[in-house]
Amino acid sequence: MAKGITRERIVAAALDLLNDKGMDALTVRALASRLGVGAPALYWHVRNKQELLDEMATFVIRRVIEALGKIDHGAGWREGLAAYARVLRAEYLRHRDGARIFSGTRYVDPEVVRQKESWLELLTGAGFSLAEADDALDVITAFVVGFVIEEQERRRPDDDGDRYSAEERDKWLGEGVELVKAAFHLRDDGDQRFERQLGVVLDGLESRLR
Amino acid sequence: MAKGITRERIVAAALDLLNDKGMDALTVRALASRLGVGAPALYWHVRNKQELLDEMATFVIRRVIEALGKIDHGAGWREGLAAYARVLRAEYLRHRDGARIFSGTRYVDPEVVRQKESWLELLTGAGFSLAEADDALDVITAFVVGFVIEEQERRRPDDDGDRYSAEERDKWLGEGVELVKAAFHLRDDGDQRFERQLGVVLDGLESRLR
DNA sequence: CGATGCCCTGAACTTTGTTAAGGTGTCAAG
DNA sequence: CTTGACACCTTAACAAAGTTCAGGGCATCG
Repeated sequence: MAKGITRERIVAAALDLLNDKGMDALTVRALASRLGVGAPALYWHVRNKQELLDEMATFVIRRVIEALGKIDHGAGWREGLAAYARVLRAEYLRHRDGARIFSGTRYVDPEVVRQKESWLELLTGAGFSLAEADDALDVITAFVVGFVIEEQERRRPDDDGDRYSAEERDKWLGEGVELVKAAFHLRDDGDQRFERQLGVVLDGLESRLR
Repeated sequence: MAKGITRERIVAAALDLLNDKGMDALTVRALASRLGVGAPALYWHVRNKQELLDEMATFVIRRVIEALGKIDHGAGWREGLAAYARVLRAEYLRHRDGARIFSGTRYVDPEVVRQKESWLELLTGAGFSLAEADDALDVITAFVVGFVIEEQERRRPDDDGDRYSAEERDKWLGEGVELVKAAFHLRDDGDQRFERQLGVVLDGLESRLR
């Protein structure tokens, strides 16, 4: 275990540990041990655990910003917003319970907010009012956060047995909910569902242009 | 402090405590003390803390179900879905960090899922395909969850000073982000913003009817 | 060589979840 | 009326987790 702890290495190891074992297992001692060091050593680099969690959130949000910066705005507002949504989802999906843990994190970095400028430019340039453009970003963000929270919840390894087999579930549901059962059977997970529902939201925004 | 602890009283007190002091202060001892008993007393009624948290989530979701059941489906699919969204938001807002804590909670109760039947009826009756109807409920849910998470994050008492004063924030942002600043100045909070953004999503759904 | 400052260790304290063992009351059976 | 069983709570205690504190190695710099 190579020595030489640094703030960045701590954050990276913490995110690794989160993915491996989950939030409850993200303990100071476990993290320190993973870094080949005693628990109190971390307190030289970080004030307390809360600050560590903040650093993790900042790290995640910076990755989002970085990825967003690479998006080409030339393909129009709709494709731009779609790319925005995909990036946000992808970055949340990188971390276990990423959406629930890292969404809505308070901005400590001006860069996060400055990032919005180019998006507002894109949208107002496309014909949205400034208020509509601001709303548009919020709506997309809210949708992605909500979507991924649910997505990651479902993906989570089921503690108690699989209620997710088709017949099992039908029996569990009882009688008189035929539409629910039918809907469940044709339900898909993952990317297609995301793209389809994202399309709905984008259509809603598009309707504001007329 | 009246004696006679029951499962329901524990859950109610826990939700109270959550609202008063926040998630971190929701400790077994504090909760027991609020009920006028020792900490181990709670373990007679509840297996462990996780089960208590599950009970809290179940309580919240049951309230949602109950409120949803009272919605009149006669005013059309759009007004129906709007009412659905408002109920969901209102119930999340009742509890501190309600959206982050209680959203995406795994359904332990078939009644939660059976509830969907009437909504699917309403939507398919209005001309949506079954898949579209299923998506519609998901999209609305995701939007509300995302919206309220951000809303409650912003509402949270600010630990460090107010960066939310207008001039303060403008200085903090720096130069070259005029649209961001302008958007911030005309930004509103609360119900109107919710209704407006909800309208966008509903428009998106409406566009699928043609 | 000695001092200074960085980075870490070892021991210990506090809080929190949880368990063990034992009380006190109620209530029904003998 | 006694006895035992059960429900419900108490006190004492443990383990794990966050955190603090005193100090020790080890480099660098004078």
